[in-house]
Amino acid sequence: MTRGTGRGGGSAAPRSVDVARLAGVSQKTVSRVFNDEPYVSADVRRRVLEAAEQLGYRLNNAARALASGRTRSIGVVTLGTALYGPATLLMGVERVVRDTGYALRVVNTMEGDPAGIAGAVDSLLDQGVDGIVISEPIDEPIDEESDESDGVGDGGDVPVRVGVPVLVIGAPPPFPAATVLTAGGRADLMARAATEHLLDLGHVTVRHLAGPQRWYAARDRLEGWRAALAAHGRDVPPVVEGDWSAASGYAAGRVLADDPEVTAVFVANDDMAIGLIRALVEAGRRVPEDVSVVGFDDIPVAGYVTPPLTTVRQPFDAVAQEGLKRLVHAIENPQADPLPVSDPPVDLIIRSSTAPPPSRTTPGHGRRRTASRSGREGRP
Amino acid sequence: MTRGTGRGGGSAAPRSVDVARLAGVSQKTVSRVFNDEPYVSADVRRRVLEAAEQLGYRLNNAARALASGRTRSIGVVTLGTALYGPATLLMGVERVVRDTGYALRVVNTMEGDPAGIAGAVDSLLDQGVDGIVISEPIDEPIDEESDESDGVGDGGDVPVRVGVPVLVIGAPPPFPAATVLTAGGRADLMARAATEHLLDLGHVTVRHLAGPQRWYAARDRLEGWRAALAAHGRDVPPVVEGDWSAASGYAAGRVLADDPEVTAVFVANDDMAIGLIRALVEAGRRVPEDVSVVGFDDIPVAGYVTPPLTTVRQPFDAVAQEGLKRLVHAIENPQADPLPVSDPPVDLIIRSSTAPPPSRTTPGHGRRRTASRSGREGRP
DNA sequence: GTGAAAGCGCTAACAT
DNA sequence: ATGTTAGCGCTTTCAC
Repeated sequence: MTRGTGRGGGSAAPRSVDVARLAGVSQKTVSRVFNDEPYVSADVRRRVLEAAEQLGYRLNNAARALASGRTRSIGVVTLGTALYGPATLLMGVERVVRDTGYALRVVNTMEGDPAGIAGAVDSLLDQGVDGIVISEPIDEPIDEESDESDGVGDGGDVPVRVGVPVLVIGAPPPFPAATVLTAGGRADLMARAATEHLLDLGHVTVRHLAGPQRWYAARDRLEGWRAALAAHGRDVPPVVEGDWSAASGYAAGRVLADDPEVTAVFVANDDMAIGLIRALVEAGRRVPEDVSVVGFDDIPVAGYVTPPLTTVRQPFDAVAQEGLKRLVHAIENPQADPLPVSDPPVDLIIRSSTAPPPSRTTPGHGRRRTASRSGREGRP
Repeated sequence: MTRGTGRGGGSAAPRSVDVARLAGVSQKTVSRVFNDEPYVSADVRRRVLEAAEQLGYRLNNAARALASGRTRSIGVVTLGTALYGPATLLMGVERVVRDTGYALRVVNTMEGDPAGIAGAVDSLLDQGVDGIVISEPIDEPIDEESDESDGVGDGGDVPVRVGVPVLVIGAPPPFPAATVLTAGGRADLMARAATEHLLDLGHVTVRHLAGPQRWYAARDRLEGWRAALAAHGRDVPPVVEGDWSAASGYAAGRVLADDPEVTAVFVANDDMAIGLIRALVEAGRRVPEDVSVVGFDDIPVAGYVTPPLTTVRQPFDAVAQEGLKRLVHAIENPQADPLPVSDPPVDLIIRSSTAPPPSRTTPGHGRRRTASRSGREGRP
């Protein structure tokens, strides 16, 4: 075969020389037009565009990447099959990336994946990307040597030399690469607000159903919960850990239901919160009359389960947007200082799964002030 | 700059000649090794691999694509922000694509996107992909001319000439391109099974809360529902249409709750089903005692809402796997016949949101046989 | 089994 | 404002 296999149809795909010939200009001028470079007269530009249209010309990205050394694409490493957070974040990233003119390459890594995040990053580097986004990483340090010297990699098990800027969403920066940026919704602040909401309602303490602690996201939320408790001078009760699934929330709920002291639980995500509530209700503990529950994420059905869930909404879009703006900046201005970070707002959505604790005198029958909460409160 | 911008670190990235030199072979031999071509002695292969490792060599994909005319990447057009179906499908596709040795490029298109699917396909073609997957498309015919002749595109508004194989998941084939394949979970069969489950329970008829009819997926489910009704000689009652969201399910539920004739509803997805149930319960109609509800998707929380939702699980992974196997086959064997299709199994998950209809004599108080359904039935 | 030569279609640097 | 000349780092074709 000669060229353009895959371009199908029989006749080969037109190249920029073909367009140049038809437009009566040099090949370089065609290149100029397609790169929006200055110094092309309006007339020439129009002629080139017309010729291109007529031929069905499409810039060959492989050639462009080869010649320029830039692929104009950004890779994303995403974790967790279809968990609401990662999935939503991915969509947000996709939207923003498209606006920046970059293409998106996606690699999904599940927990327990042998190659893990390092493998995903490696495969992205193989594909050739100008920058990498790691979305909601888990604890799994990547062995790297990205030293400026001519050092030959022979350190860890999966040595990866990352020469492109990396944006880590929802985790602290401990990632050795040329440039590392972080972005995040300040989940700790949100967790803190959620916990404080419960404390303000009058609960003596608040239990926490955490996410898997390998996830930074889970640790962040736990930290916020702990901070809220500490700030109010409360003891920090033991943590129960789930795996983000409703099933694990259900299991945790069966345990917590047996403890009459439990009147409020802050759960690290909505799925677990729903499982937890189910277990509580099955055990005869009413929500929110006996036990208040706050979730995290504001998944689409959160406002419609029974009872409608009080939860925290993460600003995924804002995080993706800001993070990518900074990543693209780092890609295009290798030497410049990274752009400043700004904290997103905390968005606590109060629905009907939270209420004051039952009155201590008549355990299990407290019902103060719940009448004011209609079932539809706080729906989107 | 000379070469390897973006490869960072100071020293340029090693090329295959460098590896060749170090290994004492020709550059072509290095190429052979990295392409798993035959006719390389085990000894040479080892030496090359060692040299490559030592240098931290990475095959340059842009150069490879330019020289070979193949990008070894597949593009995915996905719809619907973070809807469970499309999101899950995307993850499935990603997993499978990685196994096939192709890279994945993703473009997200939301409903109402000006450029729409055609624009997404176009941008994928711009990026250069060997094949395209369109996941759960909506009704928005793409103007194309992919004729074998030298035809110049001047037909529709967004003329796109698609020269690579296209796989359409969850929709009929009406898509003019070089090669078009379809794959799908036979949602119609599943919808039919769901409806029949309700009919078998003794319901006189079954109402349907449909998804937006621009989506093939929504029409498919509606069709299955209609077919089940017809097969049982029942009249087809009017359809209520939602937009997949729990909020729209809630709105529909408020309407249906007022109609005492309604004893069973088949809902096109779980989110809407949850919204619907909420509205029903708020209106004083018990589920499943007064009204039975079947959802669609089996979202992670489906087994833990109140009542646990009877629903249908789509075989996303199987669909992605089979579809991609066929797409890759079409990419690599342009002339060969497409691989045969096989129907995935129907997976109806019966939990507690369905029961026999209330006895007609004491409207609103029927409770036959519901005691046997524990709250935890059918959980994963 | 291995190598040499010739592009792939573009962008970069330097003309003009 | 536009054209010329070199590559970018591979795969291909053909020779050995």
